[in-house]
Amino acid sequence: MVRETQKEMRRQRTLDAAEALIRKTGTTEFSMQTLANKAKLSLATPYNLFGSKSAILYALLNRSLDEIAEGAEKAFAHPHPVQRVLRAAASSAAFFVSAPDFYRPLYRFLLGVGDTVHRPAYMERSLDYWKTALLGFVQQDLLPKEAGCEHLARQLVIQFVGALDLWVQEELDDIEFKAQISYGTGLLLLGVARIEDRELLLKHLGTLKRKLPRQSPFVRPPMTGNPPGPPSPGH
Amino acid sequence: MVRETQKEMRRQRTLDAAEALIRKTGTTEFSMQTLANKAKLSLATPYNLFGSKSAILYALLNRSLDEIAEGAEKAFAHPHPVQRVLRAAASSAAFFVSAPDFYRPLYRFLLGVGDTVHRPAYMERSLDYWKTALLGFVQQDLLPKEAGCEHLARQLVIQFVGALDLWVQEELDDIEFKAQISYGTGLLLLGVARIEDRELLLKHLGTLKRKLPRQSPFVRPPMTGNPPGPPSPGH
DNA sequence: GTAAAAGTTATAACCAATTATAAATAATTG
DNA sequence: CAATTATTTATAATTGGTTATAACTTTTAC
Repeated sequence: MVRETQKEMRRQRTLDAAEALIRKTGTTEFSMQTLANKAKLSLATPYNLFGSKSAILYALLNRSLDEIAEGAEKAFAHPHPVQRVLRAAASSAAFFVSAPDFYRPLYRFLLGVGDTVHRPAYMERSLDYWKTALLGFVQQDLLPKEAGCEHLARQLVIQFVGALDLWVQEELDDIEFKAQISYGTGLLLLGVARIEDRELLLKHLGTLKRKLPRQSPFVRPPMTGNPPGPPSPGH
Repeated sequence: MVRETQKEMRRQRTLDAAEALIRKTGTTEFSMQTLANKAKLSLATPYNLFGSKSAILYALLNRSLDEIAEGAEKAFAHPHPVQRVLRAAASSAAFFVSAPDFYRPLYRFLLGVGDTVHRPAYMERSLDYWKTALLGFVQQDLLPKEAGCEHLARQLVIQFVGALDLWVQEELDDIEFKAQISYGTGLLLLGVARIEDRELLLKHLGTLKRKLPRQSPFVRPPMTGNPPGPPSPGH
């Protein structure tokens, strides 16, 4: 039992070190040697404990995500089904935006990484989050049969992931990201809400318009021929 | 002028070689040396022409995406605004699914890669696609003021990117991906459509339910302790 | 307490992306 | 055509993720 405990401590030390390095440098580009040193371990140990750098960072994301559900408790407590979902959306968006220099690089690294252990855990967690957010609708039996809770929840996950993707790529800034999440969530609810809630939702959407990106949130490429461009930080 | 032409030919040769390698092997894990050989170039040349492996693959994606707009012409010709969007969605989803062994690895590699030239081009292209799809709504002035064409188009991009992400990670199979795109698009339209179109949309959504993932599309992690797991192909 | 088992450490090696450099080559200019 | 210029080529060096190996240490089982 002692052995397992110490192993767990080494694991935590590894994650702590990774978190500290990202927060300090704003990137995930530290070497495994640096990470091992910071965690006071040998180079090989993090590999033994996690398997790869990707797995370490995924585990770190999942650990950080524990806070997201806690932060949403107030939102989940709201009596109005629509407000409950809207606030859950705002809550989780605010969570990422609260530490952009940490979540941007972390998430960016993990997008596109396949991980058979941590990614499914992350996804399941996300689905549960939105199902909980939708609980008000379910309890009051408000959802049309065409949009089951499971399906709607997955759609909310998808729109969140999509918006997160743009945010991570700096195509949305913090304000725009929060607005986009609110907007997308509201729009999806608009489709399934009762008539009497549409008023509320439309007002909600109207409020957001000025925060959403203007013409185009996208940085135009410099139209000067065909530059190789500054080689982006490769993989 | 000759010089520029030959340079362009080398660029195309590079992209052709990359495409061939991905299609043959199903991954983007070929080395730059392999790529250079296949393109009959020296190792340094692709770097001179594009800047990095990421930039090459991004350029390849954008080149392939030229076909997507062509493929959607029939969809864009549909007289009914709602059908026009739904078919545009189905058309682009079908496009990716038409060559999963090519687009999955390509897209997976590019998720999380920042590129100041090709990514913005990709995004702009996507936005234009959806704005074109929404043209029927705009021309008939059907959109509520709370959901401008720009905003709705961006929301459609976001939901597409999100679903694509799940598909790339194999959390959705081909059928589920197409269904999910149709579903998400329909749900977004449901919020803004006229009363008389809701009927049509609800029927559309109802049809899809059986194709969408059941309980959970997510592979559960093997609950056997804390395995390092087979080290995933690292970055 | 002691031997087996598990796991860490130190170290070296391997592979691939990227960069740097000098020599070679081919287009352009006058 | 000759000189200039742009660009590729060949090659080596650098960096970082990952794997392999053997020596060493600590927990565990008897």
